[in-house]
Amino acid sequence: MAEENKSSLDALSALCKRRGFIYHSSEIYGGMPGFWDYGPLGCELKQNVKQAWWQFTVRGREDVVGLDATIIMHPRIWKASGHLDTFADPMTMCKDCKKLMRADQVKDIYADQKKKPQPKVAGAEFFCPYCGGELTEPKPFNLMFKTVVGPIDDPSNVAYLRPETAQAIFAQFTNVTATSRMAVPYGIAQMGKSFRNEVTPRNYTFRSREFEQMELEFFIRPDEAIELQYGHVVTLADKPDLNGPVQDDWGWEVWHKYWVEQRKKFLNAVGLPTERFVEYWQKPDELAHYARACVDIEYDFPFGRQELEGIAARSDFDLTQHQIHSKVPQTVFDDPLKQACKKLTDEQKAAFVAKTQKDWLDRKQKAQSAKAGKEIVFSADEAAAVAAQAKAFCENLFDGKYVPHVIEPSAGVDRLMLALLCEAYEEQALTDEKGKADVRTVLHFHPKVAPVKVAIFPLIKKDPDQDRIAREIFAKLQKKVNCQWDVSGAIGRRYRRQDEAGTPWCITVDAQTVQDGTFTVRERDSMTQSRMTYGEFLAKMYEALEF
RNA sequence: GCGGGCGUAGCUCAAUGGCAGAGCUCCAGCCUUCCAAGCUGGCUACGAGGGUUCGAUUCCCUUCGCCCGCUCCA
Repeated sequence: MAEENKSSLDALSALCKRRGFIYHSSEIYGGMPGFWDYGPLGCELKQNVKQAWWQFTVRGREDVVGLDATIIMHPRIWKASGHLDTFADPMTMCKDCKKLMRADQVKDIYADQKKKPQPKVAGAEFFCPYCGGELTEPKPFNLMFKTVVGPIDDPSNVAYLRPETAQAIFAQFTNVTATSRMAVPYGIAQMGKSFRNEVTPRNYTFRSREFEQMELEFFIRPDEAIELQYGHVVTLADKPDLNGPVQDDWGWEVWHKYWVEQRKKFLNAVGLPTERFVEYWQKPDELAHYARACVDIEYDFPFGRQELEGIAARSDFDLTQHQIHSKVPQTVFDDPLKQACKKLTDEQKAAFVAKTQKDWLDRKQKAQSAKAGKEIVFSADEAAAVAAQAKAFCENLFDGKYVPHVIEPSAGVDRLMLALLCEAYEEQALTDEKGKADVRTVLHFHPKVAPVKVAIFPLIKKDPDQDRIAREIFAKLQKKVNCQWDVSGAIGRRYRRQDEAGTPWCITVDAQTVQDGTFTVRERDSMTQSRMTYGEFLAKMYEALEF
């Protein structure tokens, strides 16, 4: 099974090269590991995937706007986001077993081991947790690509290529809020390149060093604000209708689940059926410290089940970090909230503060306990600090001010493309009327993402009428969708060529077309043919392309 | 970075210390051509460098690259 899967990825990557979907970057110079180029068909596929995402996430909604930020940004952004610290892991390697690991995790790995190896060098404190061997000096390995901005190559001019697009959205949050006529809850979406200096790029295009992301930061009110305004917060226990319009009294849990469902709808719409991916809810001890929940949508790639996209509930962590580091308030003003709070008595407010203080303390202790794997109780000082934070937060809320929380659906364009290619790829065993066996290689792309929508052929290229009429159809369709023209070889060969490109329809102009204008439309998946007029074909095509 | 495997045409594979071949693909043309299978012609390769040798794709050395493995989460 693993062998079969491996060979199917080999066959797929061979097809991708042969037909011009994916090439190795800089191939004539030997290639660059972890970098891939998209050829003529690949770049069309990519455009279509991105366009579908943008339509579904931004243009098709009234509560999401777009952003297109630079790849190089102020380096302090990465300090605030934590990437400068957490992405700069000191790495060490065992001189004996050659295992590579993070130096700061050596003790944890050792603690997790059932068989605890003894250090091979007597008395050594820093040794390989797997075999006891000697470890190399830890060397910092920063996953961010460094560059220099300006004419002087000096440490003060160091900048980084962004490791994710999300931070630009946070960094421009106040500008977008001020200029877009949007109010929380609303989202900012961005597509673009990101860069990570991966230790080991592998699995074809799956883990690349330069890749493209499609990210949405959907900003929501904190649950406490909803509680104050509506007297309740809708949670999943209330079984809200996630397919209908969004509701003002949804809490973060509902928004998070809502976006999980939206992402699944999108994947369905571009050709990944629900049964082909799995939804993995991260367990409390797997969550990043700031995350309240995170769902991975995973796909069974030939090399194993791997993450396609993630939908994280990140609380107010990111905006708060930028507020601290930039000293620019990231709060929004929510007038309905302020008006609602005006009606509260001092006793009601005090009770709300007390309740919030208790909730925060419970939640933080629970989160840390889950991480540590044992019951953690805060000291009196720690508890007092949490209480003070909660009180300040509540007082801001009473003034209608808060830092929005965020739900982050984050997808990889290249990963989705790879999944769509794997999903679409099929080698069909056929038998013709004469009983001869034949293999047809076909990419069953959804028409929305298919790089070429229609191919047009004159049945007999020497026939001037057929050639002329076919060219007229080609010219007309070219103004609407991506088309191909092919007169080379026998008609069956032309069909098979289009099958490998994943073209959903082929139009063949024959002698009858010259008489009555109808032509043969051949369907990629069923290989069936039917005669229709140009108008009938257009209607059929548009129906399949519509979202 | 370390270990293992592999480098001959776009792909799959030959052969050889003395002119590097085939099949498929691709391109041009022929054939009144609706599912790759006819005919003619064409393009394209010994990863790179050095050594031994009259002569190296072949033998030796070095180097480069690719694939797989080392808890990187788009």
